[in-house]
Amino acid sequence: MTVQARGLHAQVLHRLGHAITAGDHPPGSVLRTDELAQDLGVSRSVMREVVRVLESMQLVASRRRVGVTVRPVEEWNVYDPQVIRWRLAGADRPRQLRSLTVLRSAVEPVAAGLAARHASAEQCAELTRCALGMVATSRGGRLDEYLVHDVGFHRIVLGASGNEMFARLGDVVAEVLSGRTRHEVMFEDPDPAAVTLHVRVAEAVREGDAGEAERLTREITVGALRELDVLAP
Amino acid sequence: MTVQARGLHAQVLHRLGHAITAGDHPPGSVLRTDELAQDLGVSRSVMREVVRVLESMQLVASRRRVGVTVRPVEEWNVYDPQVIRWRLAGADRPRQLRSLTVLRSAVEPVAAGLAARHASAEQCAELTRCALGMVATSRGGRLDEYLVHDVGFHRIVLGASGNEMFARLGDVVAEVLSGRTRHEVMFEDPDPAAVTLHVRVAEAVREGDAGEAERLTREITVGALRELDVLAP
DNA sequence: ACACCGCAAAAGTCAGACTTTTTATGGTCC
DNA sequence: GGACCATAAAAAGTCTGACTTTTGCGGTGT
Repeated sequence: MTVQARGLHAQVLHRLGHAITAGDHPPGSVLRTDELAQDLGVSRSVMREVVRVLESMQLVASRRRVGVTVRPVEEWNVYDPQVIRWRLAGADRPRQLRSLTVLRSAVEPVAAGLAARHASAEQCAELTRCALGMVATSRGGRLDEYLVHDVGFHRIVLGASGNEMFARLGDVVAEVLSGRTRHEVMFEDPDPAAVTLHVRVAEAVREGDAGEAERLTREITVGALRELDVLAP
Repeated sequence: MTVQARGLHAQVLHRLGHAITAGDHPPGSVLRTDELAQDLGVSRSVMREVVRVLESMQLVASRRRVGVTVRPVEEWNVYDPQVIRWRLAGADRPRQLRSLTVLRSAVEPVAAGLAARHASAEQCAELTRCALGMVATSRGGRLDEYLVHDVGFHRIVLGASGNEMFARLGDVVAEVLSGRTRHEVMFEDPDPAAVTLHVRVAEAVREGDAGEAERLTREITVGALRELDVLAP
């Protein structure tokens, strides 16, 4: 799918991280650095660096005389973008997608409210442009173009909130939205009501109406949750 | 302050990570692995592993022929617990504290609403116990004991939400709350109104009243935000 | 001004030796 | 038989030195 022609370290990290988050090596499994290095055909230096990174993601714990133990899921750094990507690409994609959507439903409305207070003129303009772009591409199966505007819209709202932690969720939201277009059932054009809501959010932010922006965004995220309930059991 | 007698790697990681998040080595600075190793008196192996971890936190980027470049703050993995701890211990503690409190104000109400739907009998009991513990220790300068119950309360709400990403914020909230007791102005006993709110949230969750649990928790977080506005400019 | 080439700097990779911690084993003594 | 201690072994941790690969930069030539 994606080109992973980067260095050895990145390749091995990706491979092991993906394997662990996918459930091979279930929690409690014990791996040995040397053995892994040999199996994957890399030097111990590389493998050690990989293990250290996985350790910082709380995916594994390394202990002397024992080895590298896979930690239980509850202890993973589930906010690490890399971990999120692995999980979205693996078996518990549905679970991860739901977690993220619930998170969105909590964060985005508040972010929109803050954006209404803090957004610069430039950000307002960009937001409106995205909303109009969504309208323009909402019919006729132009899903890819629609997605670009949709992602841009949410990214700007999160950024304009002025909260760095909200802003950093932009990538995650992008991942969720594009995932919906690519993997999930998205044959038809997007829901017209949702499109309208986006336009109205842009208006509310432009007018500095925090309450309205928050309320409308909450409607959007409720819609996203409902959509998820329809697709997943 | 804390005992950091662990391995060399952990010590060096802590030192460098702390320095970077504190603003020594401002974004754009270029470091060289070998030089760092020599300066800190460790081998290149250790330093390389440290750099790899910092790289996975998006604090730095390592490029051949250039060196290790410190990335701009907007690109850091601000959800990494380690990064959060460093920043809370450094110069932009106020900024970080505000980000986290705003995040709480978004997440906790939604989490409480979900907890009202999903909490087990056991979790309800534990929640009530914490709330009562808060009441019992809310007067007479028993701040440390109060803190334990306060942290427990919020941790349980986040955990009972059934959302793994919410649950993982338990540590962060604990950090914020205990920071408030330790560093910030907290001479007096906690606000009685806040204590009452916690008790009522526990009741709402027990009764499965999601709307009420969310509303009451929102009041709590609004209070936390207001408190922050009073203390910080 | 521009394209090309080669040098050198820095990260990346590998291999091997040695140290330290921790667990398990096994033996001794009560 | 059980508790306790010494010993050995296993695995991670650390150090060192050599080699490879990429890439920015300066120089050269047209």
